[in-house]
Amino acid sequence: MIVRFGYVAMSTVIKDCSPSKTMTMASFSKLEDREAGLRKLEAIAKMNLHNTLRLLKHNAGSEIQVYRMTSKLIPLATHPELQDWNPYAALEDSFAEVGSYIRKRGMRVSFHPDHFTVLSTPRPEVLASSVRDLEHHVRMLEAMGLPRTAKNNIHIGGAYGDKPAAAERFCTHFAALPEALKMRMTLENDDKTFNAAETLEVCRRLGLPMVLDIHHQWVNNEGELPWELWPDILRTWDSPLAQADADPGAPLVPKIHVSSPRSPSDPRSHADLVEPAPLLAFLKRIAPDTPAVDAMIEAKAKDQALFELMGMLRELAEKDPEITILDGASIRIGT
DNA sequence: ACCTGTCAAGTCTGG
DNA sequence: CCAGACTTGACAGGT
Repeated sequence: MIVRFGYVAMSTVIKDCSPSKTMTMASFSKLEDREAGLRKLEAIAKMNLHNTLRLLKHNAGSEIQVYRMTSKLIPLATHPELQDWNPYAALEDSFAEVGSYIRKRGMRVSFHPDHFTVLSTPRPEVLASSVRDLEHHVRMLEAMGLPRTAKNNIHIGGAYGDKPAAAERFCTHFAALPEALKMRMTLENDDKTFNAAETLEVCRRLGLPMVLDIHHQWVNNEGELPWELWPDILRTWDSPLAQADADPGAPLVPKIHVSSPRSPSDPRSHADLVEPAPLLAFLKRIAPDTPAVDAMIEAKAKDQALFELMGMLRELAEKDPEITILDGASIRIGT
């Protein structure tokens, strides 16, 4: 089994390279000239895309093929007071440049719209802004010219005191989404509400691929071990919605999220680095039936944590014939 | 240069 | 019914 590692949003190694610079609504409102303010927002977005490209080049230099882009590329993009503003035209070239770099290198990128995107909500205004946020993310992926294998990963959302009803509402709301949004979505188990088994059930019902977060599964489960759910999770990546459009017969490589608990007293928070042992235990369990998996490192130290993990794996590989280091950011488990 | 309160957004808990 | 927690990088305004 080939395992490729990636990281999220920003680098702690490359300095002055934030892809999520922003402007608050408070300071935007203070500007006399609204049009000049909008041009300023577009300039910030251009800088964010430029820094995203710098990060991708840094990734290429370290053979990192998997990366999650920040949702904050365009500041205030979906703010209710700026709905008449269309930032995409001014950013066409910047998005195209980032997208062509990704395509040329065959990188796998994604977005993770944050927890304000809640399709399980009973409130119409929250649903409307969630759909608007998803449309914004899809529009960015399309502006980059990325195939539908570039996904938006979200959680199911709140339970509102009745989890089955909330799951039902999620499914109803999902069914009403435009096709372009449906085929760009993955669902991830969360650490408090919808656990891995419950998320899997919704994924199977809707034909959506499931991203398993093994840290969330550890702190929110029904007594199952993570690899016990894996055969069914793996199958969700065969669904028609998950297929690669370049090669419709080829299933998309499944993705997992990896992080370690900050401390025994604070088990839900993410630690700076990743403990290799629990990760390896999981990977060895799934390796016999899984040709490849992409593992997104969600540690506070970001890419630094990825580099440290590779260092630890390199040492372990010397004594463990089941581990082979393939390059700067990928390994093979088993044969 | 460094520190602290705040930020557009949702949900849950406790009072 | 409402305030605060949750969580996070970065702004904004202060020292």
